[in-house]
Amino acid sequence: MTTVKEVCRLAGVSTATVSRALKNPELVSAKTRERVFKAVQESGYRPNMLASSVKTGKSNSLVVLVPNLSNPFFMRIIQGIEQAAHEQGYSVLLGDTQGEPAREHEIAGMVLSNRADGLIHLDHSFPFSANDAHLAERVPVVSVCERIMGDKEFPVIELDNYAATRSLAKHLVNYGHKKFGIIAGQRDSQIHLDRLAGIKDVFATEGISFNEDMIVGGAYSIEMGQQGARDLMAKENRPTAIFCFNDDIALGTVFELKRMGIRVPQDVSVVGFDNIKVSAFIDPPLTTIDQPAHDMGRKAVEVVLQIIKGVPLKRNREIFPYNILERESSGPVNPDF
Amino acid sequence: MTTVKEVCRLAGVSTATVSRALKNPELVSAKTRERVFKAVQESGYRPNMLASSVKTGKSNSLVVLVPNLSNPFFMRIIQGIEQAAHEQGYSVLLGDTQGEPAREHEIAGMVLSNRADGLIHLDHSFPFSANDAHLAERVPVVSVCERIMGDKEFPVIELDNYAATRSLAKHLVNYGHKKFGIIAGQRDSQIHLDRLAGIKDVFATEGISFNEDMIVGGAYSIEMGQQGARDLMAKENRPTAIFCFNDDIALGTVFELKRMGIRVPQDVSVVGFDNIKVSAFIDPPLTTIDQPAHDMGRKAVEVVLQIIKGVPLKRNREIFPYNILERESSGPVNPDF
DNA sequence: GGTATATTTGCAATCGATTACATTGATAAC
DNA sequence: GTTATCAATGTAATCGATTGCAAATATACC
Repeated sequence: MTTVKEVCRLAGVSTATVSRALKNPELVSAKTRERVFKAVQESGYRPNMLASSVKTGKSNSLVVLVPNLSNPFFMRIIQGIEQAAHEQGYSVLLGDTQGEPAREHEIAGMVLSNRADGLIHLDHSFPFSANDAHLAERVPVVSVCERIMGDKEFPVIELDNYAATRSLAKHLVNYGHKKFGIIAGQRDSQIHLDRLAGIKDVFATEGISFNEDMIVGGAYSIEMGQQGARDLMAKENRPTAIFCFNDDIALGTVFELKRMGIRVPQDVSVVGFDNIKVSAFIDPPLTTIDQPAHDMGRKAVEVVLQIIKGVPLKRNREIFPYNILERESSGPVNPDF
Repeated sequence: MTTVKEVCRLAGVSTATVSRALKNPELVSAKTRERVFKAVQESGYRPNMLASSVKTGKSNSLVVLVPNLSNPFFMRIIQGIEQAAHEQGYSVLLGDTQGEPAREHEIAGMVLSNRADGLIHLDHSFPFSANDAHLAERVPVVSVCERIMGDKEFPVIELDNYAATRSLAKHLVNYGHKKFGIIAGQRDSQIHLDRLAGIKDVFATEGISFNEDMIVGGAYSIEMGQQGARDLMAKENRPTAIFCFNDDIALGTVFELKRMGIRVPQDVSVVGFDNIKVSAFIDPPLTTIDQPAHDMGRKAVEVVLQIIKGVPLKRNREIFPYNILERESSGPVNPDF
């Protein structure tokens, strides 16, 4: 491995000059600068990032905690994160937590051991172990699309979930639906509550009665959608419209309903949330809420870098606008169903 | 930031002892070991990974180069990579190259600047810039699902693409199909050639004539599938069966065919490749080749760590078995179409 | 030409760990 | 009691950079 010494030898200058020529070229005369560059070329020198990080105390990496890498929605966020991070000279360390707290703590620990300068969390759990809780005080953390639970209020990049489900609910109510089912994802998260609140709010103003037992599910997966569809259709007062709390669930729901011989949307309307890529290409294309995932990922980087650099945040919550996509999985209520 | 010194102070020992107590506990007496552990607890000490990396010359990270993060198939591979890496105490640096060589070089450069110990490549391009080509000689690199082009033969983890498309082709031929179309992904890669060869091989033995102009496409995307479907159906000798070189393409193809009023599989059979999650939940569920993506990702880590540790590889190519999933998007030829 | 000032450069300390080597103290062997 | 052996610990060098400070050189001004 060629080090700075080799470059020194070739260029006939000191380590200080080489370092300066590369990091603060304006501090070095044009002539020596050229000599150094040439020596770098010749020797194929690459500065050891780690060594420089030790001295500067900055690793120039960010950790991203993902509950589940196979969720395509997260990938869109991560893509945004990766892009923005890269533009700022940061690299992205990936941590798939699988929802296991132990893994989460371990990965979050990377920030505590200087491996990363900040943490972007795509889940709602408090990512540090009890042991590290007090250490975590000063760690730059931001959460995207979920709100981290705990005493401390972490900055958050989120969608206006409440308003989004309100507009979905209105959309369905306008189609004449009165009997609803909900297939939820993780039920203990803030976004679950927000989305639920949005729906219930519309029900309240529209005078629609809704019973809690029409809420089924508990995970953001296609299989949960299938299960949920079966559960809801087995109820004695089966719904004519189903809110799925993400598109994966909706995919499973649509698939299962069709398999049961129930037509979407002629018999039952289904709406999703997130707008993952395939949602537009299934049969029928899914009515859903488009989250600007990519931009939210970018914003997360912007915010966490601000914290890292000590720039005061203008606000602790960045709320992104949603966009309701009325596609073909939702339609007028079928009174005969 | 608490450093080793603080622990020394609390435990009343030298830095050497602290370091040993943590990394080689057997070198330290039980009594002092306990004292050190207690001091670590009290101070909340976390060893600075970077500092230790400088000294040991090992960063304990791997870089993964992905051509496109939004392809769900890659995510399955990455999930396997992340898991296996984590088990081995390695972390994963993510690099979304967007197919741009410049980004690729930049990200691959991480290994050259000691930020990572090895590189896992999910694409077929030579990841280093011309400048770095000679430096890259000694960099541990392995490619997954693609074969890296270039003089040097890098180890590769791949599927038996040739055999896989052979079995798909036989499957369709058995259904009586004689007129085929192909919607390809990137055409300049080795897997493209392998897959094509498998198909043509069956055509040859079965005496099926096939014209190169029935190959369309050029990117692994849903949109390419739509475009390809339109292109193929516009041909004067339109096919009754379509090979799509990945499932995303197949999704787009099925969607577009249905939109054109062509029934799948009654009029046209469609087969995919990869077996991404949603393929089983679209209408009709997709006949495709299941790649053990997760295991391939795990294997990639195993191999790259072997290279890093200097363990000689048993073989340079690890070929994984495929599994043909005959679902409902393929069926008997329709003579009236 | 001489002094003040600005620009370049080098020396050596430093970041926070790891580790070769030296030292200390205890135990065993004779 | 003396010496050899081994375990436990400490001292200090080291990894490969960065950077404060000082020295050397160049430039400006009178």
